[in-house]
Amino acid sequence: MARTSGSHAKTTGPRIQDAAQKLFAQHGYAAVSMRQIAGEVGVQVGALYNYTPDKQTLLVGLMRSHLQELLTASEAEGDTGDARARLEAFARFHVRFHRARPDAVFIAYMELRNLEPDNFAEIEALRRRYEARLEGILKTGVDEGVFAIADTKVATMAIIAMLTGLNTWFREDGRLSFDEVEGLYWSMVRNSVGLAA
Amino acid sequence: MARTSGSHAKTTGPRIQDAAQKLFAQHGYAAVSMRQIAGEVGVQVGALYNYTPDKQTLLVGLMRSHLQELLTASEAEGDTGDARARLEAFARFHVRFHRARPDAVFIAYMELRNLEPDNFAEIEALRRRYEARLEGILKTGVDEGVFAIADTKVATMAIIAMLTGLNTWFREDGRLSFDEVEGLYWSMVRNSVGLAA
DNA sequence: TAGGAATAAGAACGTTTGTTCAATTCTTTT
DNA sequence: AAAAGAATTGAACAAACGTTCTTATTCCTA
Repeated sequence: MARTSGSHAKTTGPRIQDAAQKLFAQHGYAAVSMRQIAGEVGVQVGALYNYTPDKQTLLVGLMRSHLQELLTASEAEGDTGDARARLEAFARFHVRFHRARPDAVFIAYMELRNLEPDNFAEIEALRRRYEARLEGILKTGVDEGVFAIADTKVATMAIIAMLTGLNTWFREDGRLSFDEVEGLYWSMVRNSVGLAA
Repeated sequence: MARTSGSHAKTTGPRIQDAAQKLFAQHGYAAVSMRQIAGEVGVQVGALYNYTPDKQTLLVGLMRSHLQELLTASEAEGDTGDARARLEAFARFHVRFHRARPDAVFIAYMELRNLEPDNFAEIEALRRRYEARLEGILKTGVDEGVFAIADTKVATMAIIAMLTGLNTWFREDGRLSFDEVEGLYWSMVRNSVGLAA
């Protein structure tokens, strides 16, 4: 007996992506089988190949759409205000955006080594475009004379690592609310570039 | 023909660990096969099982010895000086220690999800002991009234993420020497806790 | 220098892997 | 109501997986 529960073309595609994202984040790309993904969706393994040519494409698709979304959302924030205001906006945006997508963030940072060279280059380019946005803000602040930063490239990497690291420990039911933590992280970023409270 | 090149019990064990460390860091635990490890060592796959009961034990062993080494080395640094001096010592020690072992660091952070529950608990406990050392320093600084930190737990996680992130981008043949970068990172840590230059 | 222990080889095991494909069923259009 | 197209099943494929085991070789001790 084939097709026990009907056809769901409109929903199966996204459900496969959701399942893959969840499982890749939980166990890692290499440790997840196509059959596990199919099982999570409630479908047989063969059906997956109506939606992706192979497993690697599934991974790249997740990473690309995450980073493009990040970039688009970041650019939509606009570049208004002075350097301090823009840095605060960037920091708060970054932690909020990442908090809302822990699985996608995790995959985008952890599965780079499982990408084939061409795919790796594409994803890395997107990431660098995002990092360049922060560096632009830092340069502005240095030019304005309000940031005390010896090297904007190093500061960019340090700040992004600090902010992204939040995802590794924050829990919604923890001691602090997210708004509190967001404020604390902004304080540390502010301090780190030499701004006064 | 068995044993083409003699027996090397004294060296094979460590060579297996080295190969596993290198390959796990490069491709991920799940993506590396026992045959790949054997190939790297120059031995057949069956020989591996004279040195480890299974693949998981190989992983746990690498993580445990890395974290124990980290903890031992950190404790050996001693707790002399005021809070500022201790923080500087911690920051500089952290980046130097991590720089020297990029593969071990990578594995210890990325392969946690591939650990079976008991192993995970053991490794996590070691990591927390290390984090507690930094938090102790931050608490001291707050008590002494020299650090401007609203929450020492959050600051601990933020600082460690920032420092460890250095490993993701630093290259020995890059624009800056390691000593320069170490100094820059210390500056940012110093700033982030509200210390003046 | 003999003999037991240690070490490695190489084949074999039962599973599981990613992917393909014909057959079947459902949905949509006419 | 029938035909066309889309979606899914379920079986099949070769290759690769972790692990075990027997056999062969070398090392170390007495």
